[in-house]
Amino acid sequence: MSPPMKDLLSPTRLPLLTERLKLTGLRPTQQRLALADLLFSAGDRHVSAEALHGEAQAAGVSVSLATVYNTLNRFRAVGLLKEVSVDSGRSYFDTNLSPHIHIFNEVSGELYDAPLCLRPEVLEALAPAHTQAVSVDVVVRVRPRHASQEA
Amino acid sequence: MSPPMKDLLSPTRLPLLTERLKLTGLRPTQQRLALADLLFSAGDRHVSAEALHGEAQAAGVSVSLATVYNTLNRFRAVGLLKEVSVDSGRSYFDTNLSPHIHIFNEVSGELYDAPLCLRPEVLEALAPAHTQAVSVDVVVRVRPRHASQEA
DNA sequence: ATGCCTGCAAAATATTTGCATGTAA
DNA sequence: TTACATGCAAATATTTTGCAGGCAT
Repeated sequence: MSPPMKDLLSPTRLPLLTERLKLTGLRPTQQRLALADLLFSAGDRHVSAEALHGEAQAAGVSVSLATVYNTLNRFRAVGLLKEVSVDSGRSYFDTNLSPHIHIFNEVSGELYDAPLCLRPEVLEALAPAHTQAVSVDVVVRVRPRHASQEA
Repeated sequence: MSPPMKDLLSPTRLPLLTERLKLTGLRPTQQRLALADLLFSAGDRHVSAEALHGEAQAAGVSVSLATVYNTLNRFRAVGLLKEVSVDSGRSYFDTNLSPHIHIFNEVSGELYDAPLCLRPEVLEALAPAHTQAVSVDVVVRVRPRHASQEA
Protein backbone atom coordinates (compact mmCIF):
# COMPACT_ATOMS: atom_id res chain seq x y z
CA MET A 1 0.00 0.00 0.00
CA SER A 2 2.94 2.30 -0.61
CA PRO A 3 2.54 5.35 -2.87
CA PRO A 4 3.39 4.97 -6.55
CA MET A 5 7.14 5.18 -7.00
CA LYS A 6 6.88 8.10 -9.37
CA ASP A 7 5.52 10.24 -6.56
CA LEU A 8 8.83 9.86 -4.73
CA LEU A 9 10.61 11.85 -7.42
CA SER A 10 10.14 15.59 -7.64
CA PRO A 11 8.36 16.78 -10.81
CA THR A 12 11.49 18.79 -11.50
CA ARG A 13 13.92 15.89 -11.58
CA LEU A 14 11.69 13.23 -13.10
CA PRO A 15 11.74 14.49 -16.69
CA LEU A 16 15.47 15.12 -16.55
CA LEU A 17 16.24 11.64 -15.30
CA THR A 18 13.82 10.10 -17.80
CA GLU A 19 15.56 11.90 -20.63
CA ARG A 20 18.97 10.92 -19.34
CA LEU A 21 18.05 7.23 -19.32
CA LYS A 22 16.45 7.42 -22.75
CA LEU A 23 19.60 8.94 -24.17
CA THR A 24 21.55 5.86 -23.10
CA GLY A 25 19.00 3.52 -24.63
CA LEU A 26 17.78 2.25 -21.27
CA ARG A 27 14.08 2.16 -20.56
CA PRO A 28 13.16 4.64 -17.83
CA THR A 29 11.45 2.16 -15.54
CA GLN A 30 10.29 3.05 -12.06
CA GLN A 31 13.15 1.25 -10.34
CA ARG A 32 15.79 2.73 -12.59
CA LEU A 33 14.40 6.21 -12.14
CA ALA A 34 14.34 5.84 -8.39
CA LEU A 35 17.92 4.55 -8.27
CA ALA A 36 19.08 7.22 -10.71
CA ASP A 37 17.52 9.84 -8.49
CA LEU A 38 19.44 8.56 -5.48
CA LEU A 39 22.65 8.38 -7.47
CA PHE A 40 22.62 11.55 -9.51
CA SER A 41 20.68 14.14 -7.52
CA ALA A 42 23.19 14.80 -4.78
CA GLY A 43 26.61 15.52 -6.25
CA ASP A 44 29.39 12.97 -6.63
CA ARG A 45 28.72 9.73 -4.86
CA HIS A 46 30.50 6.43 -4.20
CA VAL A 47 28.10 3.63 -3.33
CA SER A 48 28.08 -0.12 -2.98
CA ALA A 49 25.16 -2.17 -4.22
CA GLU A 50 24.20 -3.05 -0.67
CA ALA A 51 24.30 0.59 0.45
CA LEU A 52 22.19 1.76 -2.48
CA HIS A 53 19.66 -0.95 -1.81
CA GLY A 54 19.46 0.20 1.79
CA GLU A 55 18.91 3.80 0.70
CA ALA A 56 16.17 2.77 -1.68
CA GLN A 57 14.37 0.83 1.03
CA ALA A 58 14.70 3.74 3.42
CA ALA A 59 13.19 6.01 0.76
CA GLY A 60 10.22 3.71 0.41
CA VAL A 61 11.25 2.39 -2.99
CA SER A 62 10.46 -1.25 -3.62
CA VAL A 63 13.46 -2.73 -5.39
CA SER A 64 15.26 -6.03 -4.98
CA LEU A 65 18.97 -6.31 -4.38
CA ALA A 66 19.34 -8.28 -7.62
CA THR A 67 17.76 -5.43 -9.52
CA VAL A 68 20.10 -2.99 -7.85
CA TYR A 69 23.04 -5.07 -9.08
CA ASN A 70 21.57 -5.36 -12.55
CA THR A 71 20.85 -1.64 -12.67
CA LEU A 72 24.31 -0.63 -11.49
CA ASN A 73 25.86 -2.91 -14.08
CA ARG A 74 23.66 -1.50 -16.83
CA PHE A 75 24.41 2.06 -15.77
CA ARG A 76 28.11 1.25 -15.88
CA ALA A 77 27.78 -0.43 -19.26
CA VAL A 78 26.24 2.69 -20.80
CA GLY A 79 28.71 5.01 -19.11
CA LEU A 80 26.54 6.55 -16.41
CA LEU A 81 28.77 5.17 -13.67
CA LYS A 82 32.35 4.02 -13.15
CA GLU A 83 33.21 0.98 -11.10
CA VAL A 84 35.89 1.40 -8.46
CA SER A 85 38.05 -1.47 -7.23
CA VAL A 86 39.30 -0.14 -3.97
CA ASP A 87 38.59 -3.13 -1.81
CA SER A 88 38.58 -6.53 -3.39
CA GLY A 89 35.49 -8.48 -2.56
CA ARG A 90 33.21 -5.48 -2.76
CA SER A 91 32.37 -3.21 -5.67
CA TYR A 92 31.83 0.51 -5.45
CA PHE A 93 30.22 2.60 -8.13
CA ASP A 94 31.20 6.20 -8.68
CA THR A 95 29.08 8.95 -10.24
CA ASN A 96 32.13 11.11 -10.88
CA LEU A 97 33.04 10.26 -14.45
CA SER A 98 35.99 12.59 -14.83
CA PRO A 99 39.50 11.22 -14.32
CA HIS A 100 40.33 11.63 -10.67
CA ILE A 101 42.15 10.09 -7.73
CA HIS A 102 40.47 8.15 -4.98
CA ILE A 103 41.74 8.75 -1.50
CA PHE A 104 40.75 5.70 0.52
CA ASN A 105 40.99 5.69 4.29
CA GLU A 106 41.71 2.08 5.09
CA VAL A 107 40.65 2.44 8.70
CA SER A 108 37.39 4.35 8.41
CA GLY A 109 36.48 3.12 4.92
CA GLU A 110 35.87 6.69 3.72
CA LEU A 111 36.47 7.48 0.07
CA TYR A 112 37.35 11.02 -1.08
CA ASP A 113 38.02 12.45 -4.50
CA ALA A 114 41.02 14.46 -5.60
CA PRO A 115 41.60 15.95 -9.06
CA LEU A 116 43.96 14.12 -11.38
CA CYS A 117 46.22 16.14 -13.63
CA LEU A 118 47.39 13.82 -16.37
CA ARG A 119 47.97 14.88 -19.92
CA PRO A 120 46.12 12.59 -22.33
CA GLU A 121 49.28 11.89 -24.31
CA VAL A 122 50.92 10.57 -21.14
CA LEU A 123 48.05 8.20 -20.54
CA GLU A 124 48.14 7.00 -24.12
CA ALA A 125 51.89 6.52 -23.92
CA LEU A 126 51.39 4.06 -21.06
CA ALA A 127 49.35 1.63 -23.16
CA PRO A 128 51.39 -1.24 -24.62
CA ALA A 129 51.60 -1.69 -28.38
CA HIS A 130 48.32 -2.44 -30.13
CA THR A 131 46.27 -1.38 -27.11
CA GLN A 132 44.55 1.83 -26.17
CA ALA A 133 44.09 3.21 -22.67
CA VAL A 134 40.47 3.07 -21.56
CA SER A 135 40.79 4.62 -18.13
CA VAL A 136 43.18 5.19 -15.30
CA ASP A 137 42.33 4.34 -11.71
CA VAL A 138 44.41 5.83 -8.96
CA VAL A 139 43.83 4.91 -5.35
CA VAL A 140 45.90 6.49 -2.60
CA ARG A 141 45.50 4.50 0.59
CA VAL A 142 45.78 6.57 3.73
CA ARG A 143 45.56 5.90 7.46
CA PRO A 144 45.17 8.11 10.47
CA ARG A 145 48.65 9.23 11.49
CA HIS A 146 50.41 6.95 13.98
CA ALA A 147 48.04 4.07 13.28
CA SER A 148 49.51 0.56 13.32
CA GLN A 149 50.91 -1.07 10.20
CA GLU A 150 48.63 -4.01 9.49
CA ALA A 151 45.13 -4.17 8.04
CA MET B 1 53.17 -41.57 -1.64
CA SER B 2 54.42 -38.32 -3.15
CA PRO B 3 58.03 -37.28 -2.52
CA PRO B 4 58.76 -35.08 0.50
CA MET B 5 57.94 -31.52 -0.37
CA LYS B 6 61.41 -30.29 0.44
CA ASP B 7 62.76 -32.30 -2.47
CA LEU B 8 60.78 -30.12 -4.83
CA LEU B 9 62.88 -27.11 -3.94
CA SER B 10 66.40 -26.85 -5.24
CA PRO B 11 69.11 -27.00 -2.55
CA THR B 12 70.16 -23.58 -3.76
CA ARG B 13 66.89 -21.83 -3.15
CA LEU B 14 65.74 -23.65 -0.03
CA PRO B 15 68.09 -21.99 2.47
CA LEU B 16 67.44 -18.56 0.95
CA LEU B 17 63.70 -18.93 1.19
CA THR B 18 63.95 -20.37 4.70
CA GLU B 19 65.99 -17.39 5.81
CA ARG B 20 63.60 -14.97 4.13
CA LEU B 21 60.63 -16.41 5.99
CA LYS B 22 62.47 -16.46 9.30
CA LEU B 23 63.31 -12.79 8.91
CA THR B 24 59.63 -11.98 8.76
CA GLY B 25 58.84 -14.04 11.84
CA LEU B 26 56.96 -16.68 9.89
CA ARG B 27 57.79 -20.33 10.44
CA PRO B 28 59.32 -21.85 7.31
CA THR B 29 56.86 -24.69 6.94
CA GLN B 30 56.81 -26.96 3.92
CA GLN B 31 53.72 -25.38 2.42
CA ARG B 32 54.99 -21.85 2.91
CA LEU B 33 58.36 -22.73 1.41
CA ALA B 34 56.75 -24.33 -1.62
CA LEU B 35 54.46 -21.34 -2.20
CA ALA B 36 57.32 -18.90 -1.62
CA ASP B 37 59.35 -20.78 -4.21
CA LEU B 38 56.58 -20.45 -6.76
CA LEU B 39 56.11 -16.78 -5.94
CA PHE B 40 59.66 -15.50 -5.56
CA SER B 41 61.86 -17.62 -7.80
CA ALA B 42 60.73 -16.31 -11.17
CA GLY B 43 60.83 -12.52 -11.22
CA ASP B 44 57.84 -10.28 -10.63
CA ARG B 45 54.55 -12.11 -10.54
CA HIS B 46 50.84 -11.32 -10.20
CA VAL B 47 48.81 -14.27 -9.01
CA SER B 48 45.36 -15.03 -7.70
CA ALA B 49 44.86 -17.50 -4.88
CA GLU B 50 43.17 -19.93 -7.22
CA ALA B 51 45.98 -19.72 -9.79
CA LEU B 52 48.67 -20.24 -7.18
CA HIS B 53 46.80 -23.22 -5.81
CA GLY B 54 46.65 -24.67 -9.29
CA GLU B 55 50.40 -24.16 -9.79
CA ALA B 56 51.14 -25.84 -6.50
CA GLN B 57 49.03 -28.85 -7.42
CA ALA B 58 50.70 -29.05 -10.82
CA ALA B 59 54.09 -28.99 -9.09
CA GLY B 60 53.07 -31.91 -6.90
CA VAL B 61 52.75 -29.82 -3.74
CA SER B 62 49.98 -30.86 -1.39
CA VAL B 63 48.37 -27.68 -0.14
CA SER B 64 44.75 -26.74 0.41
CA LEU B 65 43.16 -23.67 -1.07
CA ALA B 66 42.40 -22.38 2.42
CA THR B 67 46.09 -22.60 3.27
CA VAL B 68 46.96 -20.75 0.08
CA TYR B 69 44.62 -17.95 1.16
CA ASN B 70 46.02 -17.95 4.68
CA THR B 71 49.58 -17.95 3.38
CA LEU B 72 49.00 -15.13 0.89
CA ASN B 73 47.38 -13.06 3.62
CA ARG B 74 50.28 -13.73 6.01
CA PHE B 75 52.82 -12.90 3.33
CA ARG B 76 51.02 -9.65 2.66
CA ALA B 77 50.77 -8.87 6.36
CA VAL B 78 54.55 -9.16 6.80
CA GLY B 79 55.28 -7.23 3.63
CA LEU B 80 56.39 -10.01 1.28
CA LEU B 81 53.52 -9.29 -1.10
CA LYS B 82 51.20 -6.47 -2.10
CA GLU B 83 47.54 -6.99 -2.80
CA VAL B 84 46.15 -5.56 -6.03
CA SER B 85 42.52 -4.63 -6.54
CA VAL B 86 42.24 -4.60 -10.29
CA ASP B 87 39.10 -6.62 -10.65
CA SER B 88 36.56 -6.51 -7.87
CA GLY B 89 35.52 -9.90 -6.72
CA ARG B 90 38.97 -11.40 -7.10
CA SER B 91 42.23 -10.59 -5.35
CA TYR B 92 45.62 -10.58 -6.98
CA PHE B 93 48.89 -10.62 -5.11
CA ASP B 94 51.97 -8.93 -6.50
CA THR B 95 55.60 -9.75 -5.73
CA ASN B 96 56.78 -6.38 -7.03
CA LEU B 97 56.94 -4.28 -3.87
CA SER B 98 58.20 -1.06 -5.41
CA PRO B 99 55.68 1.67 -6.32
CA HIS B 100 54.59 1.02 -9.87
CA ILE B 101 51.70 1.20 -12.27
CA HIS B 102 49.59 -1.75 -13.29
CA ILE B 103 48.60 -1.96 -16.91
CA PHE B 104 45.54 -4.18 -17.04
CA ASN B 105 44.26 -5.53 -20.33
CA GLU B 106 40.56 -5.83 -19.73
CA VAL B 107 40.06 -8.20 -22.62
CA SER B 108 42.88 -10.69 -22.13
CA GLY B 109 43.19 -10.27 -18.37
CA GLU B 110 46.94 -9.71 -18.66
CA LEU B 111 48.62 -7.51 -16.08
CA TYR B 112 51.86 -5.66 -16.87
CA ASP B 113 54.04 -3.42 -14.76
CA ALA B 114 55.24 0.06 -15.57
CA PRO B 115 57.48 2.25 -13.40
CA LEU B 116 55.85 5.01 -11.40
CA CYS B 117 57.63 8.32 -11.05
CA LEU B 118 56.07 10.14 -8.13
CA ARG B 119 57.95 12.34 -5.73
CA PRO B 120 57.24 11.31 -2.11
CA GLU B 121 56.22 14.84 -1.15
CA VAL B 122 53.52 14.76 -3.82
CA LEU B 123 52.14 11.52 -2.43
CA GLU B 124 52.16 12.89 1.10
CA ALA B 125 50.46 16.07 -0.05
CA LEU B 126 47.53 14.01 -1.31
CA ALA B 127 46.68 12.63 2.11
CA PRO B 128 43.91 14.56 3.91
CA ALA B 129 44.63 16.23 7.23
CA HIS B 130 45.57 13.90 10.07
CA THR B 131 46.22 11.00 7.72
CA GLN B 132 49.34 9.62 6.12
CA ALA B 133 49.61 8.00 2.73
CA VAL B 134 50.30 4.28 2.98
CA SER B 135 50.50 3.40 -0.68
CA VAL B 136 49.37 4.45 -4.10
CA ASP B 137 47.78 2.04 -6.54
CA VAL B 138 47.55 3.01 -10.16
CA VAL B 139 45.76 0.84 -12.68
CA VAL B 140 45.62 1.83 -16.33
CA ARG B 141 42.96 -0.20 -18.09
CA VAL B 142 43.71 -0.88 -21.73
CA ARG B 143 42.00 -2.72 -24.56
CA PRO B 144 43.13 -3.95 -27.94
CA ARG B 145 42.72 -1.07 -30.39
CA HIS B 146 39.33 -0.92 -32.09
CA ALA B 147 37.74 -3.28 -29.60
CA SER B 148 34.13 -2.65 -28.63
CA GLN B 149 33.17 -0.46 -25.73
CA GLU B 150 31.61 -2.78 -23.20
CA ALA B 151 33.14 -5.23 -20.73
C1' DA C 1 56.56 -30.32 24.93
C1' DT C 2 54.55 -26.13 23.20
C1' DG C 3 52.46 -23.37 20.17
C1' DC C 4 51.95 -22.11 15.61
C1' DC C 5 50.35 -24.31 11.11
C1' DT C 6 47.51 -27.25 8.01
C1' DG C 7 43.60 -29.62 5.95
C1' DC C 8 39.05 -30.12 5.48
C1' DA C 9 34.55 -28.63 5.56
C1' DA C 10 31.30 -25.37 6.64
C1' DA C 11 30.17 -20.61 7.08
C1' DA C 12 30.16 -15.98 5.51
C1' DT C 13 30.07 -12.67 1.86
C1' DA C 14 29.32 -10.89 -2.72
C1' DT C 15 27.39 -11.26 -7.16
C1' DT C 16 24.96 -13.47 -11.08
C1' DT C 17 21.32 -16.08 -13.26
C1' DG C 18 16.73 -18.59 -14.42
C1' DC C 19 12.15 -18.06 -14.82
C1' DA C 20 7.46 -16.48 -14.22
C1' DT C 21 5.27 -12.12 -14.02
C1' DG C 22 4.95 -7.15 -14.84
C1' DT C 23 5.38 -2.99 -17.56
C1' DA C 24 7.08 0.51 -21.09
C1' DA C 25 6.79 1.44 -25.98
C1' DT D 1 1.30 -6.72 -28.42
C1' DT D 2 6.03 -7.42 -27.88
C1' DA D 3 10.23 -7.07 -25.99
C1' DC D 4 12.58 -5.74 -22.19
C1' DA D 5 12.64 -5.32 -16.86
C1' DT D 6 11.71 -7.00 -12.24
C1' DG D 7 11.37 -9.96 -8.18
C1' DC D 8 12.50 -13.85 -5.96
C1' DA D 9 15.22 -17.62 -5.03
C1' DA D 10 18.71 -20.51 -6.18
C1' DA D 11 23.16 -20.90 -8.09
C1' DT D 12 28.04 -19.18 -8.37
C1' DA D 13 32.14 -17.38 -6.84
C1' DT D 14 35.35 -15.90 -3.52
C1' DT D 15 37.25 -15.70 0.94
C1' DT D 16 37.23 -16.66 5.94
C1' DT D 17 36.78 -19.52 10.01
C1' DG D 18 36.42 -23.59 13.42
C1' DC D 19 38.46 -27.47 14.87
C1' DA D 20 41.15 -31.77 15.14
C1' DG D 21 45.53 -33.23 14.17
C1' DG D 22 50.56 -32.18 12.53
C1' DC D 23 55.04 -30.11 12.50
C1' DA D 24 58.80 -26.64 13.57
C1' DT D 25 61.39 -24.96 17.45
